[in-house]
Amino acid sequence: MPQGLSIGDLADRTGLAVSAIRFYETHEIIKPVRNKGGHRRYGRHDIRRLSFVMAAQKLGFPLAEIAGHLRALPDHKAPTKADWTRISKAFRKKIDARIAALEELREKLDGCIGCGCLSLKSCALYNPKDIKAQEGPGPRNLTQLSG
Amino acid sequence: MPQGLSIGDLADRTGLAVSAIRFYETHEIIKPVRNKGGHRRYGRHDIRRLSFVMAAQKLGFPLAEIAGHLRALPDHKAPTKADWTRISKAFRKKIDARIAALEELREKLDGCIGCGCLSLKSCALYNPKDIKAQEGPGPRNLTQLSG
DNA sequence: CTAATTTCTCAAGTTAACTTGAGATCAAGG
DNA sequence: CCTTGATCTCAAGTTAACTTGAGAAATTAG
Repeated sequence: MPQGLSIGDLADRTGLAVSAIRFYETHEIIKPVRNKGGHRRYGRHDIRRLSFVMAAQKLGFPLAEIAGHLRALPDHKAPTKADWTRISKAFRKKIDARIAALEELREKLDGCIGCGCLSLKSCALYNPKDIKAQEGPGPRNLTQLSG
Repeated sequence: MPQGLSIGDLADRTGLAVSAIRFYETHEIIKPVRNKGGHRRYGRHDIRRLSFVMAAQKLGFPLAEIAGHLRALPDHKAPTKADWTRISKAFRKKIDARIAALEELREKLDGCIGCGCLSLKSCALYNPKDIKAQEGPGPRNLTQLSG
């Protein structure tokens, strides 16, 4: 039995594509070691690392931000309980903020259901000033909320 | 004074870039009429149409889906109160679903804070099977939740 | 040991949501 | 009427998050 998991093993365990795992490496999200032949070898803790990444992505967080969180964990050793607790708490705050933003928008929309959006002046949706356009090209999905 | 708003006027009113408004047109999100010179002319109701688009985008909904909602509104006439009420209600349901998904993930994460994510078997985050990978390339942000 | 897998690297393609630029035409003020 | 600014079209660039493909080397199964 070889030392550690191969990239294919990790792909099977996480459900990710092999190409995705390699891609994450270029973004400093996982840092495997290499065997004599140059093949990547992963530890069991890397499964959870990737699970965290997948969960965070499901919430719409950009990879760059996720990578930032993970930078708080050790590279090749298994993280301690304190490590994961700290990162989980920081992440929870982001989720709370996102839920709050959604609830606020839901309230505005409720007002719109009542008013039928017929009055431009009183409609909460018609509120151009507080929605600032992001600068530069590229995808926009939720990036506004993740700062 | 010319009939309707120019694309520049609309850009000023909504905060969007002129190029973005033209882009939305190729995606059937706004359908302006043209004057003799071939320039686009918009109605006042198009301001609210774009406001709706911006709000929906802020929530992470993809343009294609937003375009689908807007297809229920008349092209060149101002929508009626019933039109907007219907679309707002459908939209509200999506928001409710998204909030519910976030709250579920928050609960899982709370469990993780307690356990320190040290047990692979009991950790809610480590749950590869229920997170299916999207097929094909392209951006991933929140697209999983918007079905 | 050989054949079949798997993995390696590196370059290029993909999607979404736009932007930027070029060259031409339209519109508005003086 | 003329000039300045706004618009027009169309092609190509941008970012994020990956995938696909080619050609070569390593691993594993038999």
